Amino acid sequence: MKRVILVDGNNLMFRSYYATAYSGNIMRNSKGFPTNALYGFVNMINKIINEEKPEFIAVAFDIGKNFRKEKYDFYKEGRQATPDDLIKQMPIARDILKAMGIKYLELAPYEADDIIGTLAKMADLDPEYDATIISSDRDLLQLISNVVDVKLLKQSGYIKYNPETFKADYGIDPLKIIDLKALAGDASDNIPGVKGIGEKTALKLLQEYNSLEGIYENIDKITGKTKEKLINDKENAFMSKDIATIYRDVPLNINFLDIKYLGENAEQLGKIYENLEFYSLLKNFERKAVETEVEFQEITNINDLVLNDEVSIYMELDNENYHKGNILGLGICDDIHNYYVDASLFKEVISYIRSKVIYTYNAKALEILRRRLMGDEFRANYDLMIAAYLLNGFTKDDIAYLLHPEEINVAFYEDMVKNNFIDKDKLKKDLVLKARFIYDTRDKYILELKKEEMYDLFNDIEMPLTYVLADMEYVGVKIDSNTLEEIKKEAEVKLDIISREIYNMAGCVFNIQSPKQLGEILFDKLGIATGKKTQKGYKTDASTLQKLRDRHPIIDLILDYRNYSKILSTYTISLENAKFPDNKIHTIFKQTLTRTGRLSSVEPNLQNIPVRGEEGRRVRRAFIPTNDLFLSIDYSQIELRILAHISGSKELIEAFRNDQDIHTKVAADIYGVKEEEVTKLMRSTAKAVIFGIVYGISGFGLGENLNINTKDAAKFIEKYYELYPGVKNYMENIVKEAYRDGYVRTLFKRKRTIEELNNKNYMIRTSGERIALNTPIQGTSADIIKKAMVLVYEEFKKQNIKSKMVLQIHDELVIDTLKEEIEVVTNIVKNVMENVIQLSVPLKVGIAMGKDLYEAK
DNA sequence: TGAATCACG
DNA sequence: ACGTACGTGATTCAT
Repeated sequence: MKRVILVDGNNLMFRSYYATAYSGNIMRNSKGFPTNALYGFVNMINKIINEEKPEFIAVAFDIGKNFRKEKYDFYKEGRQATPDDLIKQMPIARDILKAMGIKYLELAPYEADDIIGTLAKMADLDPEYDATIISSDRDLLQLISNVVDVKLLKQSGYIKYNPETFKADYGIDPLKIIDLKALAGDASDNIPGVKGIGEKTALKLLQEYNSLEGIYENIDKITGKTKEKLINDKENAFMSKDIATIYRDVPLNINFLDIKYLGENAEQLGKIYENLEFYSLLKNFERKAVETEVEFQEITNINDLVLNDEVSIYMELDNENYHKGNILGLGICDDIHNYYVDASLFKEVISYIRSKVIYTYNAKALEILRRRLMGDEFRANYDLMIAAYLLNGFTKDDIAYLLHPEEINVAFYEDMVKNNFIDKDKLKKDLVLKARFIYDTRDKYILELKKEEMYDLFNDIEMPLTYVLADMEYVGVKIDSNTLEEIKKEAEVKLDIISREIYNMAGCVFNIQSPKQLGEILFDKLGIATGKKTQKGYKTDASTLQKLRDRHPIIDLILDYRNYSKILSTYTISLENAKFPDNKIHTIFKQTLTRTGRLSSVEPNLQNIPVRGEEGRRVRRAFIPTNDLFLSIDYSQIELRILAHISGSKELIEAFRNDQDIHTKVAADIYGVKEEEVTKLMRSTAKAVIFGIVYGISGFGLGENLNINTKDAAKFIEKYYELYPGVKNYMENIVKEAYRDGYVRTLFKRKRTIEELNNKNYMIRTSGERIALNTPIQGTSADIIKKAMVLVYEEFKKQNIKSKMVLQIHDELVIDTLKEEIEVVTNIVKNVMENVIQLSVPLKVGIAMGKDLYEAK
C-alpha cells in the first residue's frame, strides 16, 4: 500500500501568515519583502516531510476565478480582502515547493479543496493507494473514507480523523459534514444555511434523519420553530449544500506517479532562502552570504593605535555571560580609522581611550570586563544597545540583528558559538564592521532619541544606570552553601517520603513531575472530579488542584511535592551551581529586554527568590551580606500611587495623602461599611480587585481569581469604578489615546508601541488595550526606581559610602551594609526613593534589615 | 522547541 | 459568541 500526502497549500499559507501577523509587525527580509507566511509554510512542510516521509505528495492552491463565486455571487462575500503582504508571498511558496521537489497543483476555476477532493477520489478508486489530507479546514473532513484520513491542524499539533474517530466526535458520517453546513451555514465562507439553526440543532437533526434530503422528507415529523425555519429556508439549505460540496472531478489529467516526491534541490532552495534571509533554515546548506568588505589595520602593538577624540569600541567574548567570558578581540573606529585590536591589549586600549568620547554596544559588559581585568574608572558615553532598546523595544544582545537589516553581513553570535569562533579573519573583520556601525549610526540614533523625547531618559537614567548595574553585578551576593545544602537535604528527604505516599495512594509508581501522567492518575485512575479543565490532557496546576483538595488526600501531597521539588531544583541545586569561585552569585540584570522598562535578572534570576511560602522563604537564609547586614527598602504600593497620580482620581489621591491603608479603605467603600468593620476577607478581596483593575481584569478573571462567580466579581469592579470615577476615566482615555497614537508613554516618556491594537483578532486587540493601560503604570514605576538607583549610587559615591546596592526587585532595593553605615545609608536611600519625583501623592518606603535575606524582609 | 508549571513584583 | 490579568525566568516533560 502506498500513501499519498495531500496538503492544502492555501490553508497553510493563511495560517502561517495570521499566526505571526498578530503583532502587526510582520517578519520581512532586509529589502522589506514580507516573509512571515513563507517561514511558517516552510517549517510546516519540513515537518510534514520529516513525519510522513512521503513517497507521494502534492500541495494544492487556489488560483484564478472560482466557479462557486461565479455561480453564487455572495460566496465568501464580506470576507476581508487577502492582505497584500500575503498575496506577495504566494508565488514564492510555489518556487519553494519546486525547489523542494514537491509537486504543486492548481487549476482555475477550482479551489484547493476541489483538487484535493479529486486526488482523494483517485485514492478511493485505486486499491494500491491510501491518502492523508493535511489542513486546518474542517470542510475537507467530508473526504474521509476507508483509505483517506485527515490530519486536522489545531493551534498546536493536530487531530487525526478517520471514519471511526470522526463519527465518535461528530456522531455522523464524514460525508454528512456537507449537510451540516447546508443547515448551519458557515460564516467564514458566507454560506447562509438555514437561518436560526446552529451546529447543535443541525447535528441533532442529522442524527435523526441522516441527510438534508431525509430531513425534508420527514419535515412533518419535526415540530415547532425548527420546522418553521426549515421550511422558510429550504431553498437556501439546498443551495448551501451545493456550495459546501467539494467537487471531485477536476480535470487535472495526472496520476500518482506525477506527484512522486523528488527530494530537494539544495542549491535552488538555498538561493531562495538566501533571498528571504531564512538564516536558521540555511544552516543545512552551504551558505555563501554576500560578504561585506571593510579595510582595517590590525593592531598588536598599542603604539600603532592612533585615534581621534570620538571613538567606538566593540568587544567580542567567547561566552554570552560576561562574568565568565574571555575577550576574543576588539573592533575600534573613529571618524577615519578602522582597527582590529588583539585581546591582549585590552588594558592599554582602555587606558588610551578613557579620556575620549566613547561609543559602544553593551557598555555594561565592557565595564564588567574592565573591572575584571583592571582598576581605574572608565565610562562610555553612548550605548547603542540601550538606544536601540528605547527606540525599537526589540533589541537583542547580539548587535548582528541591527547590522543585518542594513545589509552588513556579520556572523550571528549563535553561529559563531556553534563554529567555535573558528574563522579568525572573519571574526576580525566583523569586529571592525560592528565598531564602524556603532560610530556611523550614533548621530542618527541620538537625533532619533531627541525626536522621540527620550534623550533625557537615555542620557540621565539609562546610561548612568548601566554603570550602577555593572557595580551591583560585579559586587554580587554572597551565598552560604551550608545553609543551601541543609535545605537541599531536607527537601530530598521530604520528597522521598511524599512520593512514597503518593505512589501508595495511586497504587502505582509514576512520574509525578509529568502533568500528563499525573492527570491520568488523578482523573482517570482515581476518578477525582469529572476531568474538568482539559487542554492536552488535564490541567493539574495548583489553582485547579486547590479546588479539589477535599476530594482526595493525594491532592495535598501533590501540592507539597511540587513545592519541595521547586525548592530543590530551582532554589538549591541551580543556585549552588550558579555560584562563582568567590562564593558569590553574579546575576546579569538585563536592561534592554522588557517591554515596560523593568529590568530582568538572569543566570540566575535573583528577582524571584521565594518569599510567600515559609518553606521556600527559608532559601533566603542562604543569601548573606558580604559586609554586616542587608538593608531592604521597598516602595509601598508604588503602582497604585502612580495610578492615583496619572488618573488624577480625587478619592485615591486623598486616601494616599492621608496615609490610609488603601486596601482597607477600598474594602470599606466597596462593602459600604466602616473601616473598623472591614474583615480580613473583605480586605483581601478588595486587594484583588485593586490589583485586577491595574491589569485591566474582567469580571470573569476576577471571579476565577477569587473563586467567586463572574457576576459578583463584575459587581465589585463596577462598584470600584463608581467609587473612583477618575480611575475609570483614565482607563478609557489611555486606551483611546493608544488607539489614536499607536503607543503609550510613561511619565518619563518611555515609549511602548502597541501593535496589538491594529489586530483584527478580538482577543489580541483587547490584550493590547490592557497593555495600554498597564504599561504607563508599570513602566513609570520602573522609571522611578531606576532614577532612584542612579541617585543613590551617586550619593554613596559623594559621601564615600562603603555599603553596596546589590539587588533590585522591581520596587525594592537591597543594600549590603556596614554596621556603622546603617543610619546614613537608610537615610540616603529613603530620602532619595521618596523624593526622586514629586507626584500628587507622596511616595513612601518600607524598611527592613537583617543578617540574611530572610530577615531583611 | 514548546507546553506546563511555578517562582517573583 | 468569544475568551477572559500586566511584567518576568527556570525547570521539566514530551515531541
